[in-house]
Amino acid sequence: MGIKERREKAKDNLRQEIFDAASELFAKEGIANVSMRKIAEKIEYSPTTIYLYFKDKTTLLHQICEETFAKLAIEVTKIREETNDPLEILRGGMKAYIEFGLKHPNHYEVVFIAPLDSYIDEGFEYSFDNSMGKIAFEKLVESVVGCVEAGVIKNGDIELISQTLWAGMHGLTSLLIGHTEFPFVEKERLIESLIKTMIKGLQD
Amino acid sequence: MGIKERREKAKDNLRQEIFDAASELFAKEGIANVSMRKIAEKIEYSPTTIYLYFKDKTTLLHQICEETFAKLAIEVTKIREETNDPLEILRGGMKAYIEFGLKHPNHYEVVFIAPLDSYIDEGFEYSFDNSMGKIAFEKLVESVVGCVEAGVIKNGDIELISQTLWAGMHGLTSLLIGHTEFPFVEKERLIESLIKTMIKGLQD
DNA sequence: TGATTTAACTTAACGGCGTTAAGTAATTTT
DNA sequence: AAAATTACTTAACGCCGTTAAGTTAAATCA
Repeated sequence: MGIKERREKAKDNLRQEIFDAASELFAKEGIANVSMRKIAEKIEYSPTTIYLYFKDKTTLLHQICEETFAKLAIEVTKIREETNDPLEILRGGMKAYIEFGLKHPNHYEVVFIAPLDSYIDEGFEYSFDNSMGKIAFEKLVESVVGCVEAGVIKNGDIELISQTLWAGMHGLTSLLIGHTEFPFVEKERLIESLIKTMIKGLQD
Repeated sequence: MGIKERREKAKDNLRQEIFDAASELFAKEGIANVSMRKIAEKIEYSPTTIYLYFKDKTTLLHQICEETFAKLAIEVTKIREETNDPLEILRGGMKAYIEFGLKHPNHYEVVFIAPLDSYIDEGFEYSFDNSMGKIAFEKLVESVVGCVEAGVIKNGDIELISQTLWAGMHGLTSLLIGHTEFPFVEKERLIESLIKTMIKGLQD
């Protein structure tokens, strides 16, 4: 069945071509400036061809983001190779999260900022379960557990603590990405300040 | 010049009619589901009439949001009437901010979540200066100053502290508004946790 | 080998959008 | 009475995501 295989590979190739073209356009121009028609033009196929490989625009964008966020999950765990200090692991993970968002603002936007109405209403079944975002969040939870077990942050509801930390990280990340009109103090100081403040707030 | 006045009043009336219709649609359906055409249909004028009273959709939406956020600035200062404890004022202001966002999710979205590309690129000159959002932020800064002067949070860069707090508040608000797919712990506990953690983190 | 099915892709179209240009009808001014 | 202004509309432009109905070439089957 060599022929069928070759066929399927060719199909995969075009799928990948679409994926890559969309990914590049998207990262470069942002969600608002990418249309199915532009993606099609870039790969020199008709717009409808895309629908043979991806259900719709939302699905395509989310798959692109999932790929990117798989890298976040990896990045966040890398810190464990550098230190065993649970507090340093937590701190490093938070920093990695924020910097990852700043490095991939358009991906961060689609997954964590945009989806107020955009995706929910029109029957798009995005489950945080099964998503790379969830895996990344679980890494955060693990870091929190590590800190609690080591006694470096005070005991309490792990979920509550993790979500509190996530809220802080997300707030800073999304503000820095989206609100260039605001006169923020130096980015690095702000990141430091948020991480430091929150972790200190969790110690006793 | 009674005639001209009457004319101008009539014009103001239609302007207000548009404003109110848009406001209601917007608060009810969210930004993604409001179009100029729908607003026009609601007031029973042609879509182009709106452009005689508002420059474009973005401007209209922002004016609606400004009106709403004027109320936030008021709400945030109300706490001062209830207590003189600077820490309570800060805490209360933070709580008011978050709850205001949850009460007006669509307005919060336009001003503080959406504008990644939406408004910046196409020559929309939104200055945070002159905005109600800025006034509300200044109230936060005042509360921080009050706490530092009373010695209840440790001395430091006021802007840095205020922006750190804002980031945390914004993060929680925007996550609670936009991410219904995530299994958050009880909302009230989460709000309490964030406020408590951040303020504790600022004390020494 | 010739007929038929299937796969891969395109053209045309639908119904939406924000916005602008040109037109109309009524009112006001001269 | 004529000219100018005001308040509005109709028609259109160029986008958008998406679907239905072809089309063409290759693969399968008789």
